[in-house]
Amino acid sequence: MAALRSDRSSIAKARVLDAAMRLFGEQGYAATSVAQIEAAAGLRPGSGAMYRHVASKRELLEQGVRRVLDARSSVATALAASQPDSDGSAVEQLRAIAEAGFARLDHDRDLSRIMLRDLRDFPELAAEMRQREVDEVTASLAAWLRAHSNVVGVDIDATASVIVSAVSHYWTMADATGAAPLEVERTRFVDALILLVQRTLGLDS
Amino acid sequence: MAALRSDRSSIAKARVLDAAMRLFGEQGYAATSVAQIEAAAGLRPGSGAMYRHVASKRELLEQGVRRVLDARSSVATALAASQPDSDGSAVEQLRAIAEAGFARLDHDRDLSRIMLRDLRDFPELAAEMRQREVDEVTASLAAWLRAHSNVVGVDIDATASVIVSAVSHYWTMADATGAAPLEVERTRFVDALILLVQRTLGLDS
DNA sequence: GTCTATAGCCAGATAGAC
DNA sequence: GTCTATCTGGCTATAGAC
Repeated sequence: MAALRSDRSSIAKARVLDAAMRLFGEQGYAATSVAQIEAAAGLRPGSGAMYRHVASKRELLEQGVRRVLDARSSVATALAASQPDSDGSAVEQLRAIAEAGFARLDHDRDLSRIMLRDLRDFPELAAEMRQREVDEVTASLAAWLRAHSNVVGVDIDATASVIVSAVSHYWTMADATGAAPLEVERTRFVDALILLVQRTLGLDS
Repeated sequence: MAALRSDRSSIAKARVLDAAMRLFGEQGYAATSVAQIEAAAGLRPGSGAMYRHVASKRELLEQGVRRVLDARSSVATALAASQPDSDGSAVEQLRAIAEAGFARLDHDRDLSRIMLRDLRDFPELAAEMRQREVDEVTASLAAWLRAHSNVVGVDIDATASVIVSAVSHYWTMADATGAAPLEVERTRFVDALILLVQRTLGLDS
């Protein structure tokens, strides 16, 4: 019985967190009202029913972000374990990695936006997200580069950070302004990025 | 007389726009109240004195952004005209260009933040800013790369876009979370970026 | 666990005196 | 050009019935 009640409760809470993260991503934290969140979660707007699940609007953002981070890391570890180091040339793999980066940003669009837009007011959360998200992605890219590089004397961690930064910002600009800088299409952008890496690290082509 | 009155008026208006842009940059558009802006502009908070200068809070953001863009472009064209194509090796010049990019982002910190955080609700303004700011910077970097490259078959515009993206995102992450990804320092990041460009475009070292 | 109802406050914006 | 004063409405959050 306790388990049943707890299940229903957590389902309702999940609906609230889902609605909140979506609205925070679309409109921003400050521009989103509790009443809007309640309406989107199937509760009566303005009723305060949300406060049965979280203590405040701030806590809603904190728990919502942490929940997505938790879900992401389990997906990421499952993927990393199941991947047989893949096929195709190194260049093709690198292209797939870049596209996976874009897909990840798209898939958790709301989280990506919240991080860049609203997390300045939540410093601990921002630091946690940088560590659990950005650093992890950058480190695994660095590991891949190290395994496929033929040269020495290149700062692989810094190079991985450059790649992640470039992809992230391209996505951000396209998301924020609806178009890419200089009308450079995504494939052109990725091609240029790959060429830089290939000629510097000497990947097998 | 009309000129005098207009001068005083525009000085007061400039104070309001300055205060608004600073607060929008620090707190975000939605989280900033008109009363806060009035207080920061030396007016009585809550008096509505701001509405003598702009019709609404939205207009405040639009005019504030356009004013900074106008001021920037006159600085940029003045700089471009006065610069005797500079000294030092190509690699040293490229490092100076990257540092100038960081300095530009820092100098107009509020505008940079507003663009990434608040301009999704102002689509026309976002497009205008991308054209007048990002595209212009990317195009002039591309011109420099073209003049200093020894190789053919490289998509210079796309490469310039990669460089601008990498620098922009590094700045954004440091600004938003207070630290760099993987604890890669700025000089390491720039070194890695320069090495990528040097080995791909064959700059004179 | 959701509702009604509301407290208490602050938001953006306007009218009119000086 | 700035003030006082105020309208109207939305905001976060709480109390208590069911």
